[in-house]
Amino acid sequence: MGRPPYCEKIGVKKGPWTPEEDIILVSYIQEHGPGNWRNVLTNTGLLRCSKSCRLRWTNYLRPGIKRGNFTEHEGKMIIHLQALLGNRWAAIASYLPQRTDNDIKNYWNTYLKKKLNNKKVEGHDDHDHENNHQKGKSTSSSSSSQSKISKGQWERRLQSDIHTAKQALSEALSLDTPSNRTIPDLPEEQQPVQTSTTYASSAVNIAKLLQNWMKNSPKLSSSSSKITQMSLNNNLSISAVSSSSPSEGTVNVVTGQGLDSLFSFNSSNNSDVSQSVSVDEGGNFSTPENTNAAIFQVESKPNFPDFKAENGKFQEENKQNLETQQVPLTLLEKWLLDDANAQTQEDQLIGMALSETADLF
DNA sequence: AACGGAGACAACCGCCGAGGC
DNA sequence: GGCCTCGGCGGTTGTCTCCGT
Repeated sequence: MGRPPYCEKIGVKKGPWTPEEDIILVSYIQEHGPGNWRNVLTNTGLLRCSKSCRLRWTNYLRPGIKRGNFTEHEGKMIIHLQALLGNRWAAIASYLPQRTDNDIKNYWNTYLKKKLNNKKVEGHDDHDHENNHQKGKSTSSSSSSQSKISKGQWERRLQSDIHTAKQALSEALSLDTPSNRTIPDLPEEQQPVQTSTTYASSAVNIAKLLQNWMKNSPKLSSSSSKITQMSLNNNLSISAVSSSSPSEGTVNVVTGQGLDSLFSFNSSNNSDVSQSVSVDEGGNFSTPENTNAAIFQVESKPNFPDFKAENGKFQEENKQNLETQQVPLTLLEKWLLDDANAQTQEDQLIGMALSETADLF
């Protein structure tokens, strides 16, 4: 019997997700936790296949995700980890907890790989390191000659490779103190801004989703005034009100403690937070009050329920996310630096091309 | 202003391994 | 042990936006 098709259900929706679908999915995961993606379909009525739901969650909706604006530091880490691990994006992503494998993969394919290639053209490199990148398969520079060497040699070489990569990575890490994580080529105003923004972990982003949705919806712009409302588990209601001019307006976001806990909304204030964001025609946001041509409200009722008891799984993941945003990188850095210090003299470094990546930025 | 190319990114596809029956 | 389902992963594609001409 053949392998079942990717999405066996006829009528399964494909293409970009709408904010409404996002909210339904988030609502379901809030209630049941991630996993059991099959059940998402049956329980929510979403016309999406399970894989699509999982991907949407892991790559886009999951709390703690940082999107866009890769820093120099992250770029270096990705380059070094790619040299060390190959195209194992999930493994690489585990060292960059706020980034998804898809994001890293995209960044590599659209930016870093080209940068390396350009460097190669400029330079005079004939290492097989480049082949590794082009094939997108191999793990280290030495692996090309693996078949010719004995197992013991291979192991030693592998260890050496690993150490080399670790050293290079520690170099990158030590070079990039948090205050130093800028891209030299860019003018100051274009430097990536390190914000705490995480997509869909911020109510503003949910509002933005809604705004885009409204903007793209011809139905909403045609009528004089429409209200879209979604209720999530009786705790979070989202309403969108549009008038005849949806391309301009104000996004009002009101969150409470409950939403904070759900979406990791960053606010030092425990009381309800209200944010007003104006949207210009280009979809750009700014903060001052504006017309109310289009108003979106994301409200959470004060008494957010015992999220803990019902959603232990989800909460656990959130907790993990929060922890991993801090801990693993620190441990990694410590591990790398300790290890590098302990072994600085001992290895014969095999033709890793890592050194050439060090001056990429 | 219109057009085309490049870049960026979300999403899809197919393969694979793990685990349950 | 074989079959089946499910979830994870990496490669690839499609689409949108930006920018230069």
